Order: sequence, then structure tokens, then C-alpha cells
Amino acid sequence: MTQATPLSEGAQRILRIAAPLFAVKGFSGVSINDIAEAVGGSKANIFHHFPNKQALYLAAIGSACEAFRSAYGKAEDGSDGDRVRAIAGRHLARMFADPDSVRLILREVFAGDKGQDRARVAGILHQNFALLVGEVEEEQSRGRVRADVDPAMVALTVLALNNFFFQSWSILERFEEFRPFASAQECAAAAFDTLAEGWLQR
Amino acid sequence: MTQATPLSEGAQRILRIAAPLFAVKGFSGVSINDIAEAVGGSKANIFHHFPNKQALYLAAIGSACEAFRSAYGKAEDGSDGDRVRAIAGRHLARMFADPDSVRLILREVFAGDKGQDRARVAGILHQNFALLVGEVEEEQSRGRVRADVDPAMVALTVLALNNFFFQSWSILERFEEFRPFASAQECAAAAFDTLAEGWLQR
DNA sequence: GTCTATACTTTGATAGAC
DNA sequence: GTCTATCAAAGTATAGAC
Repeated sequence: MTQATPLSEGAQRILRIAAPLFAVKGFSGVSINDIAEAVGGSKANIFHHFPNKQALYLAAIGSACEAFRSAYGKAEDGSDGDRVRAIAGRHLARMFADPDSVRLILREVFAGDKGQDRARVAGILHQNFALLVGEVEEEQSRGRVRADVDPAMVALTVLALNNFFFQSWSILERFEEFRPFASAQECAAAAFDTLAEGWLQR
Repeated sequence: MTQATPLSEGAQRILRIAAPLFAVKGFSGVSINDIAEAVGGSKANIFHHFPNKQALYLAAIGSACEAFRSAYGKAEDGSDGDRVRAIAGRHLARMFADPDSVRLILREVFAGDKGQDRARVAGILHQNFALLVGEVEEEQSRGRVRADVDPAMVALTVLALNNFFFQSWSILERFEEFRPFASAQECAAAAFDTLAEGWLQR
């Protein structure tokens, strides 16, 4: 489903260089010329490896999904405190470890109905989500997460906050309120600390 | 700072029609031709009202910021339960009430360093954030929010979750876990219910 | 303010030599 | 597999009449 032919050497080279360009400027923001120049080759050679621009873009999305999926590792067990926070931290670290892939994928999410490969992206998002839910459920079964909370809501919170930090930390870091935090990761950790306990007076 | 000339009738008409196009497809995804056709006028007339394409785009961002700012109303006092949830609900409703403006603004946030009007968007985001922080602080001073939580973290959570719901509800609503919820608003309310209490076993 | 006509550039894509 | 040369279409923008 992902790739009929395993992709030739040259094709992979083009893909590796095109992906971050698409990630930053979007499909219509990048021309074949831009890519050819970045690769150091000719436009015609790009069309030799990919039938058209859209196929190249879809291939970029495909490899981004692949990369993100394969980067998934489970959290080591045996941590003492709130392990949900550890799970969230690992997830955010994974996002920042391959920002181009994430940006490419989020671009499709953000595109709403008009995305180029919505189904695939929805799939990877749900797969991701399901893994998070599973980990929260595990914590719940061990009595570390309250029994009356919906694990899906906790997983959703992790996804939402991490997504927000990833997308807008470059703006948030300039807010005086977040001056004390050196990185998005640090600030995220503080946020999850607060949320684990809740804010309601009791 | 926002507009030197108050914008002529015709210019406003073009702007109103161009804004949602830019919001959905981005700067390079929309051509002057697209806009002229949507307006029902000529390309030349667009260049009569705006010096170039980018100026039109910046004007669209400007009016989006304006619209979003002016839509701000404070929550009625006297609600009994968790008023933070009410604040969050109102904020999300405001996003869905003018999705094009929000999309246009978020597009700049998402663009990272390469945005066309980053400073202005950062400003409105912070203004928004500061208002939220203020409302949470008020709740705190009334003893409805725990004294040891950082109001900025709660405000951040509101922003992050609402942003996530706005951007990806069209995908989330297909997840089995969220089948019970009829709308993003409903699901958001449930999420904030959970977060207000926290998830940690105690 | 609005139009038609046009200039010039960039774009995606193809043909065909090496 | 890679290139040069080329094309038709679409892109931004301008000139000038009404």
C-alpha cells in the first residue's frame, strides 16, 4: 500500500530533500525548480523519478508517516511518579526529533477536508492515539490513574498539548509567563504536572 | 498601525472574499485569478485596490486579527460550577464562530519563523492568552482554583485543547473513542471536566 | 473604479540526446 | 539516470481606455 516499487536511490535522494521543503512551505509553496536546485539536479530528472509533482508530495507524506510510526518505542517501566507525564514527554521528544515529518503530517490534519492524503494521515493519528490510550489504561489498571477518568480524555490532552507546544513554542517562548522555561519540553513537563493534579479547589 | 487608509468599499469587498480563500489554501495556494473570479471582477481591479498580492494577504491577516479581537466578551459572572470550563467553552465557540479568521491566524503561527506577519499574530495570541490568564487568576482569588497552580498553565491548557479541537475535530470525530460526542464543543467540555479534577489517583 | 489587452515570469511537464 | 531544450499554461503585474 505504501510503495509499489521500493524507490530507487535517486528517487530517495530527491525525496529526502523535497520533504523538508514541502513541510515548511506546503505543496503549492514549493516548485519543482526549487527542489531541483536544492537537489543540485535538473527538473527533468525529478519527473523521471516521479510521474508528477503530486506523486512526489504524496511520497513525502508517506515516508513521513513511515518515519513517525517506526520511531515509536514504549516507555520503560518502573518509573515511580506520574508515568503519564513520562509518556507525554517521550511523545513530544519524538515530535521534535523529526520535525519535518511531523509538520508534513500536521499540514494534512490542518488542511481539513481538502487534504491530499487525508485517510492515511487520519490512520496514523489514530494509531498514535490508540497507543497513548493503551498506555494510560495500563496506568489505570495499576491504580496510578483514577478509575473514573476516561483514558481517551487523558490521551487527547497529551496529544493536544504536545501539538500546541510543537506548533507554537517559537511564539510562546517569548511570552513573559514562560520566561522561566528553557525549552518546550520543560514547559510541557510543568503543564502536565499541573494537569495531573487538576486545578479545582477541594 | 493597522490601516493607513480606512479601505474603500471595493477594497473591503475584495478582502471579504479573498480572506476565506487564503484561510483554506494559503498564500501560494490562491491566485489573483482565483480571487478575481470569486469576486466576479477583473484581476486588474484587484491591483487597483492593493499594490500587490502580499499586501492583500497582509490586509486579510490584519482584518482577521481585528475580527477576532473585537469578538471578545467577558464571561457572565455568577455561574456556580467550574467557571474555567465556561471560559474555555466560550473561547472555543468564538473560534468556531469565525473559522476563517482563526485559520488565517493559525496559519501564521504554524508557519514558524517564515510567517508573513509574525509579530502581529504573536501580539494577538499573547493578548488572548493574557485575558485567559486574568480570568483564571480571578477564579483563583475567589478560591475556586487551587492557590498553588500557575494560572498560565491553566490558560495554556485551554488554548492548547481548543486549538486542537478546532484544527482536528474533523478527524477526531471519526475515532470510535469520541463517537459518543456530538460536537467538538461537547467533547471539549468532557475533557475540561476531567482536567479540572486531574487524573492522578489520590 | 472598473474594464480589456498585454508584458513578462514562473510553473509543471515533455522530447529527445547522451 | 541525467541532462538541455522546449512548450503550453498559469502566474503577477502594468498600461491605458472608459
